[in-house]
Amino acid sequence: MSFDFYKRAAIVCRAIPYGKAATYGQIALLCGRPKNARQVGYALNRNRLGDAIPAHRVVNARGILSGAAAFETADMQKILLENEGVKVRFTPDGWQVDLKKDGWHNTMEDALRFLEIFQAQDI
DNA sequence: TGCTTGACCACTC
DNA sequence: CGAGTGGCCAAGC
Repeated sequence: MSFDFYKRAAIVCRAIPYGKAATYGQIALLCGRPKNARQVGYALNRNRLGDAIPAHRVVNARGILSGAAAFETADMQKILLENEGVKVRFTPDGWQVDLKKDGWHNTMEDALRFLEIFQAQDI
């Protein structure tokens, strides 16, 4: 049995529904490593997960857009989210989405389903 | 090997 | 509540 955090993270990120936002910690949890939130950010920053990753749907635990330089322009992430119908508002800390409304709310079944997929693919 | 860094997070006053 | 603090863990030098 092996464990490839990046492959797992790529699968989870691609599963974030259109029009929803997920948090770094949430992705780490679904990957089976609850404490690896920082690594999720690291992976996205270096584009380590491959192509076709909806990185704009990933925000921090408070719903703040990291706005990191992986996007071509500073407000690219905000624009992509708004195009999907997600409301983004300005706060002193930065652009923020309402996780209560537009957050990706997982069930325990979701988590278990991902773990099955990882086990089946030995990643 | 050891030390620094980072698109993070939870807890405590 | 808000700021401060400490924990976390892989990468890269």
